[in-house]
Amino acid sequence: MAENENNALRQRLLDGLERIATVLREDSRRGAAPFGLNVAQDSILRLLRTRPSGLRIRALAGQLGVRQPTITDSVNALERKGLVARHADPSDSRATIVKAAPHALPERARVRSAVAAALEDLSSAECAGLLRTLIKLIRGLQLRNAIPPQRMCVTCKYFRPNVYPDGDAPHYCALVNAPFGDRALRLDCPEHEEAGPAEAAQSWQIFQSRAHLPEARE
Amino acid sequence: MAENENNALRQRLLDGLERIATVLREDSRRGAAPFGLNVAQDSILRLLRTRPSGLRIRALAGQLGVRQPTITDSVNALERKGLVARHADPSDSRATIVKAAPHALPERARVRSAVAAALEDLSSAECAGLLRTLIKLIRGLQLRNAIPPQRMCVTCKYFRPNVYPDGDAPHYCALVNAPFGDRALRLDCPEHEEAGPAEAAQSWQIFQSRAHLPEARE
DNA sequence: CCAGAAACATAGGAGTCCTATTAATGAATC
DNA sequence: GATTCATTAATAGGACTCCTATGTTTCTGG
Repeated sequence: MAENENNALRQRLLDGLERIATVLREDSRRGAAPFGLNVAQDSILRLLRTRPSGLRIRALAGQLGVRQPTITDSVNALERKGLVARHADPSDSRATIVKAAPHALPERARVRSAVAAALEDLSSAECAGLLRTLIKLIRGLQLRNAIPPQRMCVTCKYFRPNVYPDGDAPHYCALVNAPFGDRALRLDCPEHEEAGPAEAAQSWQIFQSRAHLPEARE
Repeated sequence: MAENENNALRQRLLDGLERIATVLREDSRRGAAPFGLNVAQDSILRLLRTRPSGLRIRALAGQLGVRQPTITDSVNALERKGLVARHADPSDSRATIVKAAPHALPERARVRSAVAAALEDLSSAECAGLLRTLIKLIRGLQLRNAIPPQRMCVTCKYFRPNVYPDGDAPHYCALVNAPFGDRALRLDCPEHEEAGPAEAAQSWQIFQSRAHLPEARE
């Protein structure tokens, strides 16, 4: 009974997420079309923008959840358009490293996603709650090996959760030596270094010890 | 400054949602492949399952965020496989109504989505909060005409929010004459009837009057 | 009745995405 | 060092997605 109700609730959440996903995809299509790109190519390019050192074909496939030959196809298309280049990997001559071409890098004026617009309706507290929930979900996916490691604060060796439990900036980054709050938790930090098991267990506390209320001010 | 920080936060939310979307898509691929379907065909079929009276080509395109000829393509593919049938629309002989074939209807044992598994990590309160936030986002998308009308409680003429503000079942459905709580808010109710402006304004109160804390028990 | 709008289908083209396979290299073992 | 096994990517071939542009039919409002 309660079991059924819970399943129904989770099904609803899944449906809701899927509906948002549909819109994101549509927006991506609309945003990429003016540049002669499609959704897959745009995803690759956006991913490469945050990875100046490039990514292997295989890594791209893992990040985007498709098979390797699919990435080969799309990289070929992008290469033809001069938007990416293949480089040899010095450490492994079987591998290919794909980098965005310099002129593909600048952040283009993107068509505003409808989802971005809808996010404006959310209060500061709702945003922070949503971010926490998304991070928890993504971390759950990572733990289940459904996605490759993400470069999030909560899986980073430099992350110290809830060091100052009572302020607005309860967490601490040991790399940059600075406190910060939930709202600043990152999903794709360039300086990320994967935490070991002990640190990971500690980081997990961010989701357990505190109330569900994030800092909400401004 | 605070403006920048807000944009950064919303960008993170967008990134997080997109990451979930990628996984949903991958799961959909995995789940549909054993049946010889791809993502697009699976989406159409899943949509038709909740619409026994069928949908027009155009409506399918709107729901799935693609152009009409794309749907024609996919419906052709599904028709070849005998999973959907085209019917004439009695009220408009230009239109085609697509219905799922009877044997396509039974809920097939679906490959469990990795996102569904990750959702299990969420507490009851987090689930309820996420559902509320998703509903708010989807409603925002609908108001901005980014998506066609959805059949959610919060846009239904029979919905009465916060009638019993202090119990676990604060809302009321005037169609089935029953109270219910946030956790039972629907995204795709078969009995949905779009509310008029006055009722819509009232429904919106669900997002304003109460604290962010949903009922969390069990 | 007629012009314009609307609903689909068709055509043609680029590209996604898959499985299966091949080629080349790396790593481990004898 | 040679052999074997695993890994990386490219290729081939096929079904299909997704688009724009266009044509056909039907509906709707003067």
